[in-house]
Amino acid sequence: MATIKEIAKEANVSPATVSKALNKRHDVSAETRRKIIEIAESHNFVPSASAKNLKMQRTENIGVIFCRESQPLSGNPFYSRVLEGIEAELAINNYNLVLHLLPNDYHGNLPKMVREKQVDGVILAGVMREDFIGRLADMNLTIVLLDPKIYLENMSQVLIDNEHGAFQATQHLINYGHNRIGFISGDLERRSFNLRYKGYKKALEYNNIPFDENLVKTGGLEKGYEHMKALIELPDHPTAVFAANDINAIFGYKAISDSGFKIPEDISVIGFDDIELAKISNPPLTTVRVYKEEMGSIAVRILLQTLRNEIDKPLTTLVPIRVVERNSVSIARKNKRN
Amino acid sequence: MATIKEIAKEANVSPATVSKALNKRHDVSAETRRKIIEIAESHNFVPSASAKNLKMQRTENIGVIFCRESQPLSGNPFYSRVLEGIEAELAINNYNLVLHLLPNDYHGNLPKMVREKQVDGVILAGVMREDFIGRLADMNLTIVLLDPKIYLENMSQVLIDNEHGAFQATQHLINYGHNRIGFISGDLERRSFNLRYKGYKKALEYNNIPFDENLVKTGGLEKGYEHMKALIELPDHPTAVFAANDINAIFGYKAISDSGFKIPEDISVIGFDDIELAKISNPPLTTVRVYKEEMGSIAVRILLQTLRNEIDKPLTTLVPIRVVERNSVSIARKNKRN
DNA sequence: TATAATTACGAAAACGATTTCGATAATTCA
DNA sequence: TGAATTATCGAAATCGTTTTCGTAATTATA
Repeated sequence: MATIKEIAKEANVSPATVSKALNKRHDVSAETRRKIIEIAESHNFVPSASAKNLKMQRTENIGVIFCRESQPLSGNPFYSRVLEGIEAELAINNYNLVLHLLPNDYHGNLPKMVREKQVDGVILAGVMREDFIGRLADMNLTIVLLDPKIYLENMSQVLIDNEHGAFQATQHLINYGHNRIGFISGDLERRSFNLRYKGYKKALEYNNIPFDENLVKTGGLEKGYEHMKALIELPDHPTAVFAANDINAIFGYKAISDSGFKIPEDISVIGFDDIELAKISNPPLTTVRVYKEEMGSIAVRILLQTLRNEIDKPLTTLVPIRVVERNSVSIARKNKRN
Repeated sequence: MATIKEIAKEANVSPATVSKALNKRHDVSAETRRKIIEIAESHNFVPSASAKNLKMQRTENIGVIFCRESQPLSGNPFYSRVLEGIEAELAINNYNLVLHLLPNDYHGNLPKMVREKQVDGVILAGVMREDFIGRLADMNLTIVLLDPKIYLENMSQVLIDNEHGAFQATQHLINYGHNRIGFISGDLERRSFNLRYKGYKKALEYNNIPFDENLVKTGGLEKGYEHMKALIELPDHPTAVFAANDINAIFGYKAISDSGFKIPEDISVIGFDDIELAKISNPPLTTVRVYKEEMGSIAVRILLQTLRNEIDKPLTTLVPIRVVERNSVSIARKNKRN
């Protein structure tokens, strides 16, 4: 409501001095500063963001672009968590979060916020067309990629430690005595799934367990039911299954119980992601936790640091994971009999 | 990058004319307009939002403030959906979405975006302190409340038709022959739960079914397990339960199966909300669908209309619901035996 | 043909901050 | 004491638009 000019008049100084006082500049006496601050506070004065933006050529807004896949965003609880992490970190740093959601095959106009330069930088998450990212980069915006589904160099990105997570998950099953371990996942074209597949195979190799191609069923994000079914119907079916994402695991649950098997007594299951649902599924799902809020806040920190020129070249961060044990994994049958 | 001044110079006109041409004003000849537009396009010219904001005294940003409860936001899938509805509607209308998340007991500073007037209006959702809302209103911002947990007048709000939804849910169970129907829910202090409770009782009354206080267990958002357990252990336990929210229903599921009962053969369950989880729970949960995206887009439309002065006084909208049948409700036992 | 109305454009003032640079006063130094 | 330095402030330019109002040219009207 109040402007710097009015404050100035009331304090008998010039607008310039008010600006300096409020911005803690050094060339204003302690006395005048005190008076100005007092008056400003009594008027609840807050400098106009628009005016400041125009003059300073920065907005203190950070754009967040999420690409939803075929299913709506809410179908994938990963994003809500990441978003919370981003929001919290931005709020701490006194930045606004401008959110935009895109269908994944989007290739139309750039979002208003970047077209009109209303953001200083953007965080990109989800499946996104490469040319879209390219066009964003052309606007010479600072960009940070969050769990990108494709490989891109020369951009700052924060990645899940997919391979190591998958390794640990598989190792966890092996520790419980399993050696026929199934693998189900979404499409292996996707970087994250591919890396998880790789981690799975590495763990087998590390433990001298022969790799059996029949035990891997992939493709389709919600095909967990079919995949699990196929594994169960195998003559010598696996005693444990590593699902490369929790959604697949949960769908797999249904296939297992439909076949009259029990989890984990007959078949152990371990997931990946640790979505909300994992906790309250029946039985609660043992899975690989991804620190999603952490990913969000890391992305923000990298973004702000590059804006402040504290980082000059692209930075890649690997976010650690860990297995959280619940009740979907038990000791392998044959070992029980020992 | 390019400014209106440079476009003007290249077109041999004044900045004023460029502005007019680009904003489709009438006092510029067809010929000059064509030339200006051509030049502007060749430069990929987009007017600076900051400058426009400053001059126009509006930002084309809408703030969205979500109050998370004890659990993180992502624990409540309601919000993701609503957010998607809001985002989509804002994008269509060429507005930006500025998101802010708050703990529900928040009473500190106003969020930066409203403090610095970077939004033209806000949508508020979740449990929010009344004095906080008051302070927002003091900034004379346009406000729309979305599913407020407390009763407030003199503000535009979009509400779930809780009472009628609960009525329909209960009626649905009655239609399937049930007459001992349990009710479990979160705290009845909460407006929405209270209304659902009311709808439940109305349906009973409408069908001349005596109300039995022993059949209602309330309090605690995730106490579904305990509540359901208590109902089951009743000497003459209900054959059907209306859970006033899906989360409660899902937790209730576990109590039912732990007690050796089957859903829906032994006990039918109907929920409320239709969260993502309802579809993939086992069995899929029959529930009352709340059109969440719709709520979001309605909130936006009301907000924009009041900004355009097409609405002058507070408007309350009741969003319709409907029962979506899945597999958690079946015909009541005793009727089966007929 | 003279006058009135219309059309097309531009100069300049806003919008509300920040910053540079020069002026003055106060202080320090030699 | 005179000169140099420092501290404190303000005038004015600037950021990039929009809008008002005046003017000149053109067209319509009497």
